[in-house]
Amino acid sequence: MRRGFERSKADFGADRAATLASVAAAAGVSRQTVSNIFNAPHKVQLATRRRVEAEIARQGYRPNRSARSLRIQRSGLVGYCVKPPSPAGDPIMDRFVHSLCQAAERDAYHVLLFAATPDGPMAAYEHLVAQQAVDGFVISDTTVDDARQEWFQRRGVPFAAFGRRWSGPEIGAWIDIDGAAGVAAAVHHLAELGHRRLAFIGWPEGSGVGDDRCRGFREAAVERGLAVAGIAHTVNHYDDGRRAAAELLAQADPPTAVVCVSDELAVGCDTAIRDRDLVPGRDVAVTGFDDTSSAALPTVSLTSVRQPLQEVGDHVVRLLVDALRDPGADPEHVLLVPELVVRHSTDHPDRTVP
Amino acid sequence: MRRGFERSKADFGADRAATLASVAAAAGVSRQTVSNIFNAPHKVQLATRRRVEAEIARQGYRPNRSARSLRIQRSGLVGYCVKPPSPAGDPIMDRFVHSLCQAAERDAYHVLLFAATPDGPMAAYEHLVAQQAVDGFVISDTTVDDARQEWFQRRGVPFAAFGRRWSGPEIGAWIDIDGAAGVAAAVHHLAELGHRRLAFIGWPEGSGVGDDRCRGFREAAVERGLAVAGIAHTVNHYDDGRRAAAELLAQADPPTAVVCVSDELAVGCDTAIRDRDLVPGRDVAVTGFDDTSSAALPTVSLTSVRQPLQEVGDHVVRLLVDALRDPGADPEHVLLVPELVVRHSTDHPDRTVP
DNA sequence: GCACCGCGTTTGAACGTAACAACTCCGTGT
DNA sequence: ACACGGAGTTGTTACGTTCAAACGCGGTGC
Repeated sequence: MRRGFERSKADFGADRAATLASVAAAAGVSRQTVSNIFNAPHKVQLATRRRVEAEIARQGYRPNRSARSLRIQRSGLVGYCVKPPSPAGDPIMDRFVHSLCQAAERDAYHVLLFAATPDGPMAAYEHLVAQQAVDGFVISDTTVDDARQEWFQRRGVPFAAFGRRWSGPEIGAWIDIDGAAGVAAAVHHLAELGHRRLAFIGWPEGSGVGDDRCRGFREAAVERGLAVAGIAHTVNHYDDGRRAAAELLAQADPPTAVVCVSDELAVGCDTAIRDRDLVPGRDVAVTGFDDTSSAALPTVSLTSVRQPLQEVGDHVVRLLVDALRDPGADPEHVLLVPELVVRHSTDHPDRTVP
Repeated sequence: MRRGFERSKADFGADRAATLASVAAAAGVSRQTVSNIFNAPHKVQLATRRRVEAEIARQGYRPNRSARSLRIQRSGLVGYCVKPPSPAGDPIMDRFVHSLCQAAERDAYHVLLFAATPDGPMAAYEHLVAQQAVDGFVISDTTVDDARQEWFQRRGVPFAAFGRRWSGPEIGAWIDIDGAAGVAAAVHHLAELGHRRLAFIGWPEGSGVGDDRCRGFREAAVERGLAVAGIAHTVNHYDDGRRAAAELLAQADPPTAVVCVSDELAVGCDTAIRDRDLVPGRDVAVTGFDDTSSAALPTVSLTSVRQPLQEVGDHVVRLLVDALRDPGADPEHVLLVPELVVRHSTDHPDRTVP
């Protein structure tokens, strides 16, 4: 049966999409040869290859993804769960997601995005695993006592995390930003400007990321021999940052610089400084974390720690691809040092700091 | 590591995942019966169903997604292209993406996320279409002379847009925010506060969204019989907003309120007002658009127009699903009126506005 | 008694791809 | 002349699902 002839000229584009068979028939070769063009080009003679490639181009053929996935038992998809948006918005989500997509595509993967469902935090993951819809997951925002890694391990599901494991034994590969180092960079910067008395505004204790950044502050202060004028812990709202800073600045011996665990709190601190008719950067320095758009506003002009999210995306995909290739290999852990973006909130103080 | 043992009994496949066949064999029925449990439960007798369902639960079986897709010729995936992050960050991306995922999942779809590739804006779309990796696309940020809709139509690719069609004939369904109405709401609000002389700071002409919002300003001003003290067009940067506002305020007969096309520009305008030792909200009112985190900062406290992104996600998915169900149907167009979030930047002025 | 019906179920055949083994062809060495 | 090997091709099977058709079966009408 000369299927090839029926197609070749007119019909294949009419409604049905090109397939391995339609290309093979039109090029006068077998399906396997066309398949080899994609999966083992070296097995095909150059002349044949040219001919088939021309036909592939003519029909605009690409291997059907479902069929291929079914055959090779891999979907080529990486799952990533988006967290519900907070009222304040997420300053790093868009950058991370974009870099994740880009990196994934470099390894011929795509990102399957999903949201958490009402019925339990793992339900959506479970669903996708059972359906074999994804080859693995990327997770972010790991928390203390995060249950996900253990769950993945128990099920034998490959994954890679943006965010280290804050408690329990190490499970799986992760990449993280060295928040402590980022905050320490801010402290060193302040020390070099001559500041000798610092305070820190952090998140409530127990948050992994927050505690890490706080530790970075303490250690750097000790290393530099700086006095600590107070460490506050508060939820991540502007108002709370303002309140906490007001208290710190009202002390008998107030700090000349305040290091904050986030831009949100730092902007609150900035306001508290102005509330006392002081000038942020000149009278009291402030630093934040994440280099959000608010920090970049010239009226705020906040020195902040910027996470290299492009690289995070590259790494997290690499870690996942490694795990997919060799499930038995030792999981790698990567810690990236973020960059301090210096702005006016840490100008060189006019007056001499004691 | 004896993975098999972790599963319930040990038999149905120490390693392999559950399949239709494995469930059927264990339950003593044919594959089709198991299939019917999922796709046509009414065709299965209650007793049989109970038995099969028990076995499904025991094995944790879910239909394999690739196999199902291959058979029914639908992937159950919706493609969405993430745009590269701008330095200022995207204020609405995280909210939109999350609502997109949630809405898609309600219709048993998932979102396949991808980034634009270096080789042309349509290359990534083309790739996914040829692979039959997605059933359709959601696009956003439609522009004047957007080539995507026409391309989709030519290829017969279902899609739905967040963002109307700004030029050429209508193609496909869209949902959009009525930017003109949003800006008009700001104008009406200002008029009610007693303002009689307004200015507008917009984007460079030709941008669709920007022109629409500008039109909303003009028309509302006419409707209210308000004087227009100037209309500026500038790129979306804080500094440019500040500069444009400075010029407007330096006029002989300056506006008492400035409506801005974005929060970014509005914050710049806010600064320009303070530069003249005036108080935003009391002396000169300002409004923005998008209700970004910067706008919500109490030091800025910007009245702004908030887009109902949750609803946008719901609608755009509905439109796409409609297009998938009935490709011939008339595409629907939805225009949502956004909500004005009133803050201190439009406080009631102390002095009487002439 | 037999054709017919509807219901619940089973059977065989796709969907489009890739792995595998078997085969053809051609040049080479003895 | 003929076995040999390697490059390249072909037929067959399987991946897991759904669709269409067919089946068995008890009940109904004539």
